[in-house]
This record gives sequence, C-alpha cells and structure tokens, in this order.
Amino acid sequence: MTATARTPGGRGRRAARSTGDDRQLAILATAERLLAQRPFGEISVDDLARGAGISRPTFYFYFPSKDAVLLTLLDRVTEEADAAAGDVLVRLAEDPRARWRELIHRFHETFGAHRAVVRACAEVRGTNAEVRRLWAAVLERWVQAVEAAVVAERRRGAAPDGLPARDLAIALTSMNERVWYATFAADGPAVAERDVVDVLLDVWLTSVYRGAVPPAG
Amino acid sequence: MTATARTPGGRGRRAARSTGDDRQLAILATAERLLAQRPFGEISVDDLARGAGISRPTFYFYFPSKDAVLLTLLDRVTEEADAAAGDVLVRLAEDPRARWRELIHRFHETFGAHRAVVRACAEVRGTNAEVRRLWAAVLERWVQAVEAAVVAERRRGAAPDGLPARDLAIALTSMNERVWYATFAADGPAVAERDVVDVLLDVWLTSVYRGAVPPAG
DNA sequence: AGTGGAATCGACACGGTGTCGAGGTAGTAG
DNA sequence: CTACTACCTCGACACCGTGTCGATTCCACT
Repeated sequence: MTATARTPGGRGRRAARSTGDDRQLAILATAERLLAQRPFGEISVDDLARGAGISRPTFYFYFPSKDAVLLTLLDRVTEEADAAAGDVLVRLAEDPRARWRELIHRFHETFGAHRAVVRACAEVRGTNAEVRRLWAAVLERWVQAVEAAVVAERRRGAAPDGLPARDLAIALTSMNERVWYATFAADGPAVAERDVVDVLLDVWLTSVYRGAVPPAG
Repeated sequence: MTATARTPGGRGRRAARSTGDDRQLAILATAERLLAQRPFGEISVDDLARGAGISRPTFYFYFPSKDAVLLTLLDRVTEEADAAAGDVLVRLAEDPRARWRELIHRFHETFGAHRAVVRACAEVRGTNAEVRRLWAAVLERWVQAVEAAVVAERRRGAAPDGLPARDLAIALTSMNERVWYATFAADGPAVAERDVVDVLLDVWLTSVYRGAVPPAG
C-alpha cells in the first residue's frame, strides 16, 4: 500500500508508483487555473490535457471524465472546510456569539479561497448527479452539526424553543449557501463580501435566540 | 400589429399570422411535459421537435435554440408569480404576520405548481447567461419590494432597527429560493413541503421584528 | 395562373466526447 | 544484454447533438 489508492473516492485511475502522479496533479492544477478564467462548461477535455502537457486520449488514463476532475477538486475543498470548522460548535457555550461567528467566518474564508471551484460545482450540480450527491452529503453533515448545537443551546436554557431544530438548521444553512454563492459569483442580488459574515450571523442569532442575548455558560 | 410580436422578449421567431402559432405552443407544451419526466440536459432539440410533430430544422424556425424555449417558459412562471404576489406588501400594516405569510405562501404555490420549470432553470443557470440574467432580475425585484416593506415597518415603529434593510432582504430572499429548491427538487437536506411556508415565515418574522410581536397598524 | 412569403425538411459541417488498438519506454529478472 | 511486463502515450475512429443552407411545398391574395 505504498502509493496505491491515492485519490479520495477512487476518482482517478492511477494505482501505480512514479511519474504518472505528476500528470494527475498537473491536470488538477490546470483545471483550477482555467476555472479561474472561464466557466467549467467552456473548458474541454482537450484544454485540460494540453494544459497538463498530454494528449486528449491520455487524459482518460488519469480521469474517467472531465467531471471527475471537478469532483476531486470538490473533495479537497470540502475536506478543508470541515477541518476549518473543527470543533467550534461543541465549544458554543463558552461565548455563543463569538463561536457562531467563528463558524460562519471560517466557512466564508474557505469557500472564498476556492470560489472558482465552488462556482463550477454550482454550474454542474444541475447536470451531474455525482456532484449533487457529494454536495448534498456535505450540507447534510453541516445541518446535523447545527441542529445538534441548537438542541444543546435550548437544553442549557440559552435558546428558547421554537421551530424544530432540524428545520431551522436547514433554513439557515441554505441561506448561507445561496448568499455566499451570490456574493462570490456575483450572481443576482448580493451582499458585499465585507459584510456578508455579519449579515448572516445576525439572522442566525435572532432566529436561534429569538431576540434574547445569548448568555455564556 | 394584429398578430406580431407575440412572445414577451421576442424569444420566438414568429411574426406571422396563422397556423404556425399552434406549433410554437406545441413546442412549449412538449417542453413542459418532457421536463416533468427528465432533466433539461437530457432533452434534445430533436425530442422537442418530434413532440411537436415537426422536424429538427423546423424547430429552429420557431425558436433560436433549446434554451430559448426554457426562457419563454420561465417568463410565464415569473409573470404568474408577480401577479400572485400582487400588493400584499403594501397592505402589511393591516396584519403583518398574516400578510407576510400570504406573500410567502403565494410564491410557494406558484413555484410549486411549476417545479419542473424551476428545476430546469436552476439546472441551466450555470450554463446560460440569459437565464441567469432573467432570474437575477426577478430576484432583484423581489428584494426591492421586501426592502421597502422592512423600511416601512421600521418607520411606523413596528420593527426595530437592525441590519441594513437591503442586506436583510437579500438574505431572506436567498434563503427562500434555496430552501424551496431543495424541497421541490429533493436536492440536499430539505424541509417537508407541508411545513416549508411556516418554517420560512418564522425566520422572516424573528429577523425582521427581532422577537417582538409585530403589531397591526 | 401567378407571385411572395410562410413553413418544412434533407443534407451538411462542426465540435466535443469517449474508445480501441498499436505503439513506446523503463525497470526487473533471468 | 535479452525479454518480459506493466505503465504510459497517442492517432484514428465512431458517435451524438447543435445549428445552418438551400431546395421545396403550401397557401393566400392578387
């Protein structure tokens, strides 16, 4: 198991040792570079291949399709986001306002740093079931974490009862997703990038604590 | 000007009088029918043409592209939604809670009735600039209406100050869009269709009135 | 009967995807 | 220093969907 199964979900094809890895990486790098310049749909397999210094058929030795490249990129970003979120939510009681803000802020940073990838994923989510599934899984994880945090805040008496915690978590998570997308992709009415964290935070706090100031534990 | 310029944005090509209109309508009907069965990307111009009883080249006599058909469909839906929303927001002071609910409820009904079209638009919004533009314009109109309503509620002392009204309007509108999409298209974590109006309403009310009960004027 | 524009479609060119099979190339074992 | 093997590479091909062109038919109104 020295150099096998390098890619997360087995998205790539390599299971071997040496120079081929460079090419795999080169394809990924080319993809992220081109994605910063033009939409995913306007990038062909040929562009990716040439960018990595190989021919189009050779591309298929490394990835089964153009979409698979994007999927690998998405894997990376979501992993990074999960890591960035860390355990903020279990330390909520320390200082609720600061912790919620930290959570939102960290996601903001991560997605902002990879906006090209996020944008591309939104672009193909409609077309590609694989991307849709992966993205849905990420959201589901986040929703569950938020739901648990809301339940905990209610249990310790910091937040009053109200909507079912899961529904609230879904609504707030969905809001963030859409608002970030509008901001990063400049698609539709958008909040200024500078303000977006605080705007989101305000809606989160008012709807979780219902006007009450969240008390520290 | 008896039968000229029938389509809203000049999406279709017809500018003539008789039988061709049937075909135009047939194409639209075929599109909406097929959209209920499979995603937009899996419907070819040929499918649309055959469904309307014409050949593929003839399709191009009526519409410049597949996307133009969808755009026409979207035009219809947004017109319907605007009509359904009507003047609820200017009558907010009568009974704020009931009026906000009415607004959300009516959009819910309209989009729910045309979920296939909404879904398809989300699918191509990433690819098609025209759809993106039209959808953004619709959102912008809604955002402005909500912003004005929030300002009015604050001015009459019903709602306390807080976030800039426009930012709040954007956040709430975005939330609705994404939550509805998840519910209607079963894409990602979703609120049950039965509950969604009340869940959204709750977040709207708490973040606009900040815990206070909205008083009637 | 004849003219003009509406409506129709066969045939074509194009561009992108994915596959196949025929190579090269580099280590390793005899 | 061969020859085997698994990795790696690409030219050529088949396929599919889009959009266009030019020829043709149909019909209403001279």
